[in-house]
Amino acid sequence: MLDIKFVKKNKDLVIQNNQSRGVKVDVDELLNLFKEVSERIQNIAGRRTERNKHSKTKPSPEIREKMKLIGDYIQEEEKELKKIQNEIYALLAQLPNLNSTTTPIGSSEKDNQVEKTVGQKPQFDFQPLPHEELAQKLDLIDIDKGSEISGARFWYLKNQLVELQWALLNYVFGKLLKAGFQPVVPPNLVKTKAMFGTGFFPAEKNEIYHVNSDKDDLYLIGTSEVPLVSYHADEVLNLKIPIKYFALSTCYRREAGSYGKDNKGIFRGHQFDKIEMVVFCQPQESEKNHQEILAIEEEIWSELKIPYQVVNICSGDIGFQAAKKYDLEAWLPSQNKYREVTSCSNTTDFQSRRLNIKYQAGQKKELCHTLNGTGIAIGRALIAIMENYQTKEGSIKVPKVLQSYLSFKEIKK
RNA sequence: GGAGAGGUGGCUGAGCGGUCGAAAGCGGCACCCUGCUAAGGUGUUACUCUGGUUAACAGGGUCGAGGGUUCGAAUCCCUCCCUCUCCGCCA
Repeated sequence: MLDIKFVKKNKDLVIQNNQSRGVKVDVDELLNLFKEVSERIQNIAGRRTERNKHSKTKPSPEIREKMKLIGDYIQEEEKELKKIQNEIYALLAQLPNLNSTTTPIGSSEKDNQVEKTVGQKPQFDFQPLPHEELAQKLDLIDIDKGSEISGARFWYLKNQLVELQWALLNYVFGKLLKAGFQPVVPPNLVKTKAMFGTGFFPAEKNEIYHVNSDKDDLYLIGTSEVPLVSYHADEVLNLKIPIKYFALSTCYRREAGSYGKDNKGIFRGHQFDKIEMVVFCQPQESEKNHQEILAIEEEIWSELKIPYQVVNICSGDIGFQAAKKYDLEAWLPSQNKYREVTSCSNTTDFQSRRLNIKYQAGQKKELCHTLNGTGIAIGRALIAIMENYQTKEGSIKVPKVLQSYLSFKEIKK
């Protein structure tokens, strides 16, 4: 959420920002409504001042009569005021966060900026297989059964691939603990407030599963960022030291509008497991914390020895709530491409304004900044490992950094 | 699912028709003092909206949310949400 006062003072910037993100909101309409509201508020406040004067004492019957009329008038006016304020809120809620000064401006994925490329691509003296074929041969994934039981984009992971999942989780868990993140197990179903507060509503409502909607009004999280950030809603935090959490959760996504995209294997599914990091900090520290989160992600992929590139996501591709976002894209030999495996965002005060998360700044209370980043997204990490560590014989080697968590060093028939 | 109790500032908690944006304590902030530490003293400290120069200041609103009664509501009534306790059920 943007501050309406900011919008008022920086109209052109906001309009420009909307354009850069492909968002259409009538900012003029918004500001016109805001002006009208200001006038109405002043009018009502004047009447109330009058009434309050008399309410401090025990008024005479004549004055009571007069005050009653004022009361009725105020009531009518406030109904109208409320209506307009709701319209303002609805418009304001559609405004995306402002681009950071270092966010590339662009309309789509193709304008994302590769900041650096790390690691050596594996050289194969054979045709590398896509992960779904490797998995098929080694009995690691059952996609047919997934779609039979749950539908398209669901699957079963099996055998050593599951063991590899636990190894990855343990590895990342240890690393994040060491980095000062507190482990959390959050709820995976949340109310509207959490979805709206973290910026997934209204923009991405179509992406979210609404469960048992006639009875419970709960939503399945698409990332544990939602319950983790919402955790401190309506609180005043002590942020002398940033507050850092991480959580493993299953993530649920409808993937509406991605029909036909990434249909093979487990690259894109309705359900996957992910460790997510979340940081609450003072505004002046958010850039630094963003870099730190990115550094952790890089460290993980460096240690896995999988080639990756760091991408600074452009305005048209950044999503609704982020001011700045980096993705890590890992090399997938079968696709001959780098593909997204992590994502970390600085959402500045966009979420904290909606969720009313403040910190004690001297005598004052100010909105904090929130950040989030992928610790490890299991599905895609497994894909990257399978493809980069495959052998001519069709087996998969285990990355060294994971070997101590496992009883085997290679997945083979 | 049945029966109760309750939701007040950053926290604990008093208030139960006007003198209440709200006692007290804790915490926060500033300053002082003590050789260090532990402690102590003084002051200050809710949020939000509108106007105003992101000021001073003026005014409005806010005691879970929404509605109602009243000249006037934290306080009375209704609806909803949430929390807690007991019973039942399940793990």
